[in-house]
Amino acid sequence: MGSLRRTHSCNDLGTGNVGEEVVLMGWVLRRRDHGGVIFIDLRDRHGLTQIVFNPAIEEEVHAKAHQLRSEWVLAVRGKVVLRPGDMANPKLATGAIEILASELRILNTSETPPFPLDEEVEVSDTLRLQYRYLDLRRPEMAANLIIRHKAVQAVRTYLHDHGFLEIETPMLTRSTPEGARDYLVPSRVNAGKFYALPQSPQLFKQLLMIAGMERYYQIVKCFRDEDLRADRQPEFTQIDMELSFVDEEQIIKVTEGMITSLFRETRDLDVAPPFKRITYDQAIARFGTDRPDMRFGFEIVDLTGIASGCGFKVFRDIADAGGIVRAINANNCAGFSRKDLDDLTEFAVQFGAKGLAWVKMKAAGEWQSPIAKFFSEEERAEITRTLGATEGDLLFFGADKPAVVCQVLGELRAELARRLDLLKKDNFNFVWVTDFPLMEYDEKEKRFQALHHPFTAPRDEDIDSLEKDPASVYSRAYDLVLNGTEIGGGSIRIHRKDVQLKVLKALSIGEEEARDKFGFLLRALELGAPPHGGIAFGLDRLMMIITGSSSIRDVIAFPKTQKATCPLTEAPASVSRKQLTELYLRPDWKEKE
RNA sequence: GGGGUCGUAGUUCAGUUGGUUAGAAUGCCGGCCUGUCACGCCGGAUGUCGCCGGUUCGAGCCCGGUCGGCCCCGCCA
Repeated sequence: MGSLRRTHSCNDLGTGNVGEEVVLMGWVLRRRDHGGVIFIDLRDRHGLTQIVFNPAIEEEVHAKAHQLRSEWVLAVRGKVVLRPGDMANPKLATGAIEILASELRILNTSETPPFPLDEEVEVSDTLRLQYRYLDLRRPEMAANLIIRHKAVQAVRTYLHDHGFLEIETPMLTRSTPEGARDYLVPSRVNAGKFYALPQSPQLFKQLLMIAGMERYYQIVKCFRDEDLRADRQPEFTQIDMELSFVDEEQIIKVTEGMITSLFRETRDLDVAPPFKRITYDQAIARFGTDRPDMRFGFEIVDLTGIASGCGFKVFRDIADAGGIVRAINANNCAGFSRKDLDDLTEFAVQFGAKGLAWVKMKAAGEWQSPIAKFFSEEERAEITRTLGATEGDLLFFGADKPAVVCQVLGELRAELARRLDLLKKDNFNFVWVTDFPLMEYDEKEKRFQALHHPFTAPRDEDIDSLEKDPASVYSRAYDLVLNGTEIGGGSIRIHRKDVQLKVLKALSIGEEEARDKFGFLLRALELGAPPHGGIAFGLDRLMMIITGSSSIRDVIAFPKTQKATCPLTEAPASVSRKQLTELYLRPDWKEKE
């Protein structure tokens, strides 16, 4: 840089700076060489400033500017001048002025970038990730990282102001049963033993409460070795919190405040707490999912009572055999084509539906439908009335086991909303989902599984039911859902050893296994554990929604591909035999030639 | 583990029924150009059609396999 030192960013000069001599540093975004005068759009993290090289002012500097190319790194000294005549560019924050260059220092040259940084061309994900450092130079990507920083700052400030301590917990910890697949780290000093990377700091934050820290938080990486999705990465970040001597209401209140502060600092929006609430049972009944998107209607309506005894054998048999029949009314969708309906049927089938019955509402309550003929006039009228259907509506039916019907209709209403463009990105619709069941029966494993995790407290009045009727026990858990995405979840925890053992027993984890896997927690519960509870938010998903991104990758600096690889570093990679030997690992697969 | 979709110039894409020398835009290189802002004009260079195999007189195109990207199901307490 020689003696040059940056005086301003490329976004902060305006008419008020005219006449000042400044030094800017940044990258060449575009070059417009007129043979005589040369214009350079200089870009840094903050914005763009136009630099002018005029041969009549500094001939030598102008000659040097002639060789500039995309993404060369420059230091430019010059005078801020008003753009002449009507040459101001209203599209630029700095468009009223330009820098008349008197000195140009080329800090580095660059090869032609593998993809353009100055256009809105969709570049393939592999290439973007392989050259992520170039991808992140693009203003939209930089903006995402900047807004993520603001979010994290807002959270830290808010939690500090509310008495929380930021405390780190180990990354090398032990594998615990249940939950997602662990990432394992072999121990060199302990032959044949493994650490696991944390799926969350759950047990440590509870131990910090037992340690008397009272209010803890951490913005922390978590690891789950499961398949990836547009909103799922194997390593992701949680805003993790835990509080002592509180109930659900206090946790909800403090986190609503945190989310409010976060939206104010990032988007300057008031999300207006308190947020809506819905019970788990209501969410499933009305929306078919425990993370309802309530930005639109199409609510699910139960028809099992009508179906039982109706003329349509398929519905009747399912209703009489303990299944359910439910439907949604897609208002004003009777114009859907045969192909639309075929596509939606195919969509429903992938969630386990055996088909998708539909009815197009014609004038005077008349049905146009392949199944119309199976119903009596009275039955049709009753269904029409129950669904509030009028001319131009389109009805969809689900008839199957409850879980299948709920999922199919839940996904279907979301798909309808996508097709009808009802999902406005700037409409932030929060809802707390409460009163979850503590556990549900796993048909494959033939045992109960915790819906949240095994440390979630059951409701006091349900503790006695743990042994005889585990399925009827409700928990003290709560999830925060934003636009159909679960962005946070937590619970009041168990702080009594006898209750913890009962819950573990109901989950078919006997005392011996419990002692082996969570002995340290059980012991801690014997030594003055205070009542406590907490919550964790998925920062990446939250940022995805706040920035309107379609993938979690767009709010993570160095994300992984769907096969969990990193095209930039080419991780994961092979290691030497020596490294494996040191770790007491002996691969039994054949090395590829 | 399963379903879908994509892979052609540096980039984004087109490529007909299998038929001569694989195109467009943009970028890149050179020239001209003193007020552009996606500058303009003239000229030029640029291909492992992801990879392997098959069918065929002939394959970017058809078939089989494989690798990779993305989306989804399962999975994600």
